[in-house]
Amino acid sequence: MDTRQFIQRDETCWEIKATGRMRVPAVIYADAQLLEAMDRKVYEQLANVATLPGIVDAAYAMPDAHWGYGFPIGGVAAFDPDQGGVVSAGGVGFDISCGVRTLQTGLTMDQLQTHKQALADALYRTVPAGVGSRGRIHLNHDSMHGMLTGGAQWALEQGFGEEQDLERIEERGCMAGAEARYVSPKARERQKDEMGTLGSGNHYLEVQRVAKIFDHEVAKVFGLRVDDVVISIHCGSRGLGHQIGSEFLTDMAMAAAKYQISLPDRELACAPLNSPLGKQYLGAMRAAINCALANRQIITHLTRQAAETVFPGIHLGLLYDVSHNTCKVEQHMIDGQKKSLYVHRKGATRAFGPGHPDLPEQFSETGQPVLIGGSMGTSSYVLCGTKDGEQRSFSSACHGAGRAMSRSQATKRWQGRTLVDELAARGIIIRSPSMRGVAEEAPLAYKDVSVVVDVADRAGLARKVAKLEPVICIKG
DNA sequence: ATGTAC
Repeated sequence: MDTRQFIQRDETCWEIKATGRMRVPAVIYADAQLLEAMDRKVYEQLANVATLPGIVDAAYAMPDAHWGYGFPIGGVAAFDPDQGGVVSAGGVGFDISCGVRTLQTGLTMDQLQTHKQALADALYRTVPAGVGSRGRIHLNHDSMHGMLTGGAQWALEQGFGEEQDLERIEERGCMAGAEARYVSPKARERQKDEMGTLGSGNHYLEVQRVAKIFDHEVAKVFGLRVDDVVISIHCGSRGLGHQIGSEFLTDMAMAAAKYQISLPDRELACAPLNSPLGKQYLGAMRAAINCALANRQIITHLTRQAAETVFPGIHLGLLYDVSHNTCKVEQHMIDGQKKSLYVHRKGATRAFGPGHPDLPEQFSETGQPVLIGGSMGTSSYVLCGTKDGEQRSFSSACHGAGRAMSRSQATKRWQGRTLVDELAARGIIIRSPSMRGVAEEAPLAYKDVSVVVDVADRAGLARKVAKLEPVICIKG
């Protein structure tokens, strides 16, 4: 898009002042090249978000932002319930609490090298992947309720994982305020056989090598060294989150008139935080967050089982687990006053800085680990939250590379089989039930994650700690 | 993202 319409605040921060119905400015974090390449829709959607009731400070876009449903993906917006603030299903996204966690294997690349194929086989056999994939766990009414209210803590009680995992998960693995009664029978039905499955699209389980360290002090606290092997899991709340998102999107669109909210775009459907519908959505959304946390916890257990068959006695410790699609109540300073705000992050990572009270003690000096998943065959990054991020983006950072091309465009340009062969030639093993899915996820269908992460670092949203390169990728 | 159209 045309960069001339923006006021450039600094090298990586671009602002459009509030005009017309906008209540706050729109701010995009990008360098000139990323901004030029960004779809004009990102700005239009951001300007629309800025018109919503009760929005505070600014509507933000992260450097990986692209066109989404209503809100841009890579969008951050915070609302004040005391000023008529709203919650929007489109502002959270369909795959509620989709996120990434990274496990440390204690292995070095030397130890993995001769077992690569065996580990790929074991992981592909053990972790169900693909559209409609089902697991071995089947939830009844009671266990469904336990999962929806207990999240990863529930999964742990069922024997999936280790007690020490919990402190490395946002909300200690259990999102408070989940209200299972607002999760419809249909959402439950879709989920009952899908626990512990990866799903499809950009979801994956990836074995990675630590390729580079940028901040040695922080990397030491995180326990990362060059040539260490880690395993990252990227997935969300599967059919349940999608069903909840769809249902509330419809309900919110129909309720807009009742709440006298005039929407510049129907896709921005929302409800006042203090309204019954707003509260029902928050309760259901938090249950979906628990579903995603439980799902990643169960997949972690399956990953540990698979690794054990290849490396007997191995221990996989959790570095951290971040969610990308959420609305959370957080304390932030607005005009010198501490306020409880409802922060929507859609395709954006929470990135609390050093000293934040919600961080476990071991990260109090480093800030929160921020896990950035790259596209298939490209790098991923570990960053850490900053103090500056609090003022810049409600302590938020980018979540990945961000698509540069649509899925259908990608399938016209690339063939899955060819991509798998090309990546194999570079020493990267891809396992997937869907070659079409692989084509849709072609590395060049995404922005360059290294550029995106550099901008996030220079903008002060989060700081680079380590670069990870793929070795094995189980693709949904 | 998604029982890839309800």
